[in-house]
Amino acid sequence: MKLSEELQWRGFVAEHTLDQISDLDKGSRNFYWGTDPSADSLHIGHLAALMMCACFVRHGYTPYYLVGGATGQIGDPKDTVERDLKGLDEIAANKAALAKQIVRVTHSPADTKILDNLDWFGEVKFLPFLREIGKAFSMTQLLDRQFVQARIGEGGSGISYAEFSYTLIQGYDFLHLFREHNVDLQLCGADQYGNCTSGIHLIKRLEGAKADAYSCPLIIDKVTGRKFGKSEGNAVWLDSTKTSIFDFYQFWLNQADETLEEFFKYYTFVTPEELDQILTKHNENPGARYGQRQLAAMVTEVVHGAEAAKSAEKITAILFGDGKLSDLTAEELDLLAESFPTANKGAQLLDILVETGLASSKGEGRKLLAGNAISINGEKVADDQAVSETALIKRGKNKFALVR
RNA sequence: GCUGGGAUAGCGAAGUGGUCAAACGCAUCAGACUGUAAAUCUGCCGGCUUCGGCCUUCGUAGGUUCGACUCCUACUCCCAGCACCA
Repeated sequence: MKLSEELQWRGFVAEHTLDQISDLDKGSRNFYWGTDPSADSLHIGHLAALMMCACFVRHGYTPYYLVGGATGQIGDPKDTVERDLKGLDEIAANKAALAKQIVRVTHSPADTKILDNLDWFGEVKFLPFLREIGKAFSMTQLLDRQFVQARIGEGGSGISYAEFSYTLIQGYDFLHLFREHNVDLQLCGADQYGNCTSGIHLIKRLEGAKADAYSCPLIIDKVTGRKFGKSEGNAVWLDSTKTSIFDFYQFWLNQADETLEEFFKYYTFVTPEELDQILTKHNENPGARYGQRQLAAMVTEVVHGAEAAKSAEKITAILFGDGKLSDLTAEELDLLAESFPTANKGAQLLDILVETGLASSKGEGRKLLAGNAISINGEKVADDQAVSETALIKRGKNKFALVR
């Protein structure tokens, strides 16, 4: 498949500035994709964009990944409210964490360029910036942008000059990368497309050259209608200390049938033929959740590696299979202990729930007990009690802790 | 700058001196049912708790009052209209 064909097949097409998508097949280019260090981990919203980047890389494009140490100090305006400024220390820590994840998830060679716009923006002086960059933008254009309208319109929450100016900084990044690294294509999620066009505008205005932007759609959960992203409060993180590998695997395993095809295309490297086979097999008996199992295994492998994916699979088999905890080998117990918080036996159940994070307080633990949500080794329990045996504590459907 | 309206829990939105940790809807969480799905129904839904209570919240800071989400003052921010600018 050509790049343009693959992008269309996978659904990585939203808006772009190309005359036609097939222009992408003409030859390799240098592109960049950037994100701000507004959290200490990427989430699966970013992952889709990175999978799109990987697509370009497979077809010979050269990636430049940018973690925005400068843009992160301002914050990309949301269409609802002004962001709180992050501390500089926090930004620096987040930056380091994200850079590592990008290299790992995209399976990039060690020499892949991870750039930080603070490296060039830190030196930029205000007046020269206004004279060169500020002059290139018309106020009408800036005010026309959708989120600006949302923020300053009726019912809006207002917007500060700092956030309002964000797009100029990001536009400057593109210009800088164009000048220094011959980058003439920016990839982004659909929500960033407006910021990309600022860069294109600058490059045209100041360099007289044509650069392009290419965006992929925001990933929407078809069933709930909500987007995958940390702002939505339903983030699935790529950092295993924030979303454990088991939880990550479970997230994909729990997907609805209707979303399978879409997620295979976005989040795995399957070919059309392979996907066809998987879906055929899945549809023979949807209840067996074959498709979900494949999806979970593949995506977990992309993000956390083959070994981690195998462990998650194995744990799932243990927990949701017929096996009893008493039948588990020492080795399997060790595997569980690696994946779940553990507590020492002999303690009271309520304390264990709090210690392992299954409940945030004893009060919540009591409510869960009263609500029939807690089980020990598969037996529902309604009262606090001492747990003296090796046991698997379960809260709800798939939150676990081990007592040993 | 002037005048008027507004700011309530994750979101939306009631509440105009005590019965307010705050109606209702959505979301989250949990239960039943299921395919670890969806839909539906049910419960919970500020924090902690030895379940007796305790603590913190209705933009921010003060004040009046036995008592304030409710009244007063100042401030911050938002919206609308007018004025200014053009």
